Amino acid sequence: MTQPSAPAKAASQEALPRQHRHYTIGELARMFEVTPRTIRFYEQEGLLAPRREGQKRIYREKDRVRLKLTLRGKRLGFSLAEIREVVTMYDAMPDGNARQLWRLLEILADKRDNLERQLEDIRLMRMELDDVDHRAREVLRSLGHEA
Amino acid sequence: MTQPSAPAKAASQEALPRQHRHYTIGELARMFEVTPRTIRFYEQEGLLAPRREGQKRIYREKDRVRLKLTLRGKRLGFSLAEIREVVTMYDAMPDGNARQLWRLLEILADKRDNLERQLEDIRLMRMELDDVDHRAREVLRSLGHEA
DNA sequence: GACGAGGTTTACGTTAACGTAAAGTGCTTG
DNA sequence: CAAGCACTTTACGTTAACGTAAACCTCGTC
Repeated sequence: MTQPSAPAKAASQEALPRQHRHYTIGELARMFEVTPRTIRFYEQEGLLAPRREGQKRIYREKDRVRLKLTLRGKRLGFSLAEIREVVTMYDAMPDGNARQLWRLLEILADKRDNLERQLEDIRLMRMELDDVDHRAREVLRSLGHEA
Repeated sequence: MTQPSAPAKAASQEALPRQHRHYTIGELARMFEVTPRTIRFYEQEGLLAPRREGQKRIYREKDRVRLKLTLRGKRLGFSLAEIREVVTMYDAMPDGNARQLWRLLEILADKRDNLERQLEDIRLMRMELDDVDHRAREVLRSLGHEA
């Protein structure tokens, strides 16, 4: 996802740091502030599939993106199973049969509904937090402390 | 929270269904689509503290609100411990000492930061879901199915 | 008075998502 | 070549948030 689909500026200078191409597990772990164990676990759960160079895992740009998406999903409360459901189907898309694709669309609609409900939940919880905040500050003022 | 602080229309007819006053555990469970076990567990974790009438638990309006807030927090990925941290401090507010109140303000700011990040996460994930959706529909069209 | 529908406690079971420890491999550096 | 560092596999441990089962009250009612 989010990969540029067409080389818009093919004639540019290419002076950019040029995507590192690949990362070790430790590098990725530091980038995202997780442990290597977590990354290996995600692989075991079918969310990542790095190349091997001998024994060692080699992660490429695509893997990094997948990890990023996975962690974002987690922050939003999705389970690894749910995340895998979308991520793997996405990869199976090009050769996917129609039934699979329709299923994918269903899942996507589902997730989006989920997000919409979360937006509403956030809105409500914000109001409540603000409310508690105001009350706390008032009590503090009544105690003589300036907030 | 969300309790009306002043009786704006004190002279009204009071013809409303008049807050049920109390609920059984089964009623609450059905209202929020959880099991009684869940509600008892939340009590055990210090999130609820219903009255007892003999052996039976009696939940009042306040308890219902707390349960609602708790479940909302859960949907947003907060742990029961985090939720308790806010909810119980809120109750301890009136007689709370200054240090506790400042601590509460800290926690609130923390939660709000959390929510802001979630908003951004939702925005990004929405875009990605839309992206995948579009691609899937294109593949479907290329297969001759009208989406 | 048997019974079913609700409630209760106690306690062990389960799942997800890792943590942690042990033991081994491979490189490069003093 | 010993030491250290980063990686590997295997496997058991842990925590949160309940599920599930057993065994028990206590009503209203048939």
